[in-house]
Amino acid sequence: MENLIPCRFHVEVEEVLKSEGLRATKQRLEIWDELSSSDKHRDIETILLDLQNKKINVSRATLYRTIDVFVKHSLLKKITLDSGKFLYEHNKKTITPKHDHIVCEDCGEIFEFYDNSISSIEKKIADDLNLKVTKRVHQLSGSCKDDKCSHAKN
Amino acid sequence: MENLIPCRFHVEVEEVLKSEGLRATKQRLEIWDELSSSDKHRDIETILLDLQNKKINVSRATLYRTIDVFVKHSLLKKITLDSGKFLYEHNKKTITPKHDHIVCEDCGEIFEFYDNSISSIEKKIADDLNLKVTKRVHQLSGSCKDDKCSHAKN
DNA sequence: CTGAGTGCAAAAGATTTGCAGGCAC
DNA sequence: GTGCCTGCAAATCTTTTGCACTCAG
Repeated sequence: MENLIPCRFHVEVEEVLKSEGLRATKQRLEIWDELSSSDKHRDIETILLDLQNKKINVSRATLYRTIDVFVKHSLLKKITLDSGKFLYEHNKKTITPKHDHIVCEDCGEIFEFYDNSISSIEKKIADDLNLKVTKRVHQLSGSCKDDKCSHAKN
Repeated sequence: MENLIPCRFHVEVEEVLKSEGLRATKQRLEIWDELSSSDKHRDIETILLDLQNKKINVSRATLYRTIDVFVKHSLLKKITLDSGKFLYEHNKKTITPKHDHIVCEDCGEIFEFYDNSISSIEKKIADDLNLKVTKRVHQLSGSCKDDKCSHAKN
């Protein structure tokens, strides 16, 4: 663990791990460093590759196990695609407080959006059923109105 | 096919099949009869069991293949759960034109809701990105505010 | 008739699990 | 030291595919 680059987010992760009675292992912190260092939306396979490219070896099983914990504690946001695949993004609340996603079908780009009145409407719907919203998914897909897609693919 | 109970929805299904260059086989119509006869939200496994209980034998492979076609043509609505599992419900437009879902975490009951202003907001968000909404998912989960869940589980 | 459709079983993917060895505390 | 954690490989689970036989048109 002494080789890890100090990271201001380790404190938060370590608290989450402790709260679950889990140890702050090298692998868990390395996974968090990787995930928190990018705003990309990635699937398990891509995250694993990105780790390997940095010569960080973490097994697939450990990655699955660790990501579950992070999602449970909202360190990560899990995006469920219509295909049943999952993408993950870190959830630094200070940067993008709360948002949903819209995917461009043409270029695959994922944009984030947030609208306050949608939350109000959702709350009202739940209230009418005597429910308190605990989880929400709101995802859109769209096709580009131009002949050729105008979103720059980097 | 002569043993099939006549069903007013067969016309629509046969049109969809024809439009895809597919034949109106016994299996495809039986699957549609089963799906259109209930308002339940079911996964593949449950649908298969429900068919078997009615002594209708359709292979899992055929069910998957057929459901894909129905979803593509909006005869069925596919609900993607957070776990990555899928549920299907028939899409009789004349009954519930367009709706989303909210699941009670306590009893598993799925309620439908629809709010017109959400559509408007979605449209605006897409417009701003030069996108036309082609697909949308909006699902909520909630916990019951009562001590014990007040939704009757049938 | 004849090619599209079906059932079966095998394959493919994604995720989970059991277990022996390793490491955080 | 001790028991939690990891990596590996095997097991699971869901969905897809190849192929020989069947049937709708």
